[in-house]
Amino acid sequence: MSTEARPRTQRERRARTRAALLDATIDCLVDLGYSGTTVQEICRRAGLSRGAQQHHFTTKAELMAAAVEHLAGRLRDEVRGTLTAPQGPRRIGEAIDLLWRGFSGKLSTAALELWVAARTDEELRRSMLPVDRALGRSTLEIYREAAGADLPAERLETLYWLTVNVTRGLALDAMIGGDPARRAHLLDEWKAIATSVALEAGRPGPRSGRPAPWKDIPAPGL
Amino acid sequence: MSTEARPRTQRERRARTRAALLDATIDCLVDLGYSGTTVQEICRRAGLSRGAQQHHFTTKAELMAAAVEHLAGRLRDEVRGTLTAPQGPRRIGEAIDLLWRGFSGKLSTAALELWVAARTDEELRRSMLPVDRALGRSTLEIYREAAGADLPAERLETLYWLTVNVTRGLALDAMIGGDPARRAHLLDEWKAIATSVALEAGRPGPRSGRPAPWKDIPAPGL
DNA sequence: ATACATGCGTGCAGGACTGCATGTAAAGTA
DNA sequence: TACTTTACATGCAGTCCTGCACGCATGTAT
Repeated sequence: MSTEARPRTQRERRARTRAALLDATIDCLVDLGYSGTTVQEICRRAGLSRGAQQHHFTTKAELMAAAVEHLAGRLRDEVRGTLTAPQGPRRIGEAIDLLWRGFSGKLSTAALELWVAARTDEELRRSMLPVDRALGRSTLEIYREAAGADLPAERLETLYWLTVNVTRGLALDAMIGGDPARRAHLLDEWKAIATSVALEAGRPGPRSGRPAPWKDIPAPGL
Repeated sequence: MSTEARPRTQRERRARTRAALLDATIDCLVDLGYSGTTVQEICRRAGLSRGAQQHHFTTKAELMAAAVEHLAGRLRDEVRGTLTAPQGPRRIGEAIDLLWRGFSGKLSTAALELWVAARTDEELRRSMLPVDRALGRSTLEIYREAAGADLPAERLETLYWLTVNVTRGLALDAMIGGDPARRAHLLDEWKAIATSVALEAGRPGPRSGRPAPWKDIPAPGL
């Protein structure tokens, strides 16, 4: 029997229960959607009582806010975990695959539910914005390191955000029940396009001089 | 006083009430989100009673299903309405702008709410899938006509769906509260990329031979 | 060992929403 | 004009969810 069999110290108990609640929250979001997610069900899945939940997170909104950070952390781990620093000629395609995998899993589904809910929930949105922003930044950072000096920073950012948005759209399509084959095809096409764009170092911008680079990167997250 | 001041015939009354309810439903989806949308509020906004609603749509699910079709119709009108058949060298950029405008308005926001809700609501999803599929097809058709024979059909479809997905992602970003300047920048970049892709008639595919074209186009809609 | 703090369970009240049953007025029909 | 159908309103019941108060047990400090 491991030393983790049953938490004896308060700190351990606290951490375990909180984690159980937050994981259950994410599960609920994935399985039932935001509107179907109720504290009752969360507690049921976590194997805890309403009282326990209320002890740790007084209100439902508080629980959701905490779930946001928990989710961001797990997403970050997922991205970092799958990043195998692809190098070589096909590295861009691999990077896109990576982003796609990261943004089409269960965690991202939960994030989507939260974001859509946050649209009409001021409090939730305030909780999510900074967390999501930080996640976006750190993810971009990972790719920036992986790219090294091969790619101008600006070009990389453009491709990164375009890819993020394409994958977001494809993730939605997958949610909806779109054709997987079509998604795969589009992803392949996008890889080819992104690769060729990345390689054309001197490609002209939208019109003549390219617009000023945009600072202050906001939310990806999904 | 127009002849429409107060509907006298039953058929008219019916059509008016139904339209009022469905429009109110869409308004609610935009303002309150799916989880915040309640039949009570819908009736309040429509200026009708619960009884009236129930007379036309027995259950809430039925009302939502009808709202889906209503929404699709309005979206289709919107797309058709703004389509001014842009021709000339910059037509691709204009077309992308069009798609973006169509997919980032209020109606699309409502559609997004419905789609996200449909993910965990089998019944709603069954209602939405065919409607959305038809909408996607007809929209693509519009662009196919606009493009004429200038662009290979396959290339057009790829660009169309990629654009749809990019705009979907950007629409999400807008919802969330992302930076408008960044979205504008990304849209410009995408226009440039799409244009260059469209013009390079002989650009190689993902690898050597391009994959078989994918049939059976499913859902865009958002 | 005693007193306090923390983690957690149970029961209840208030509120909200959906669905139904009943009633009334207006439109259509013979 | 008398009768039927349709459109719409009102009231009520059942259900579900959230938040709170209280009670018990287990850690923790002195």
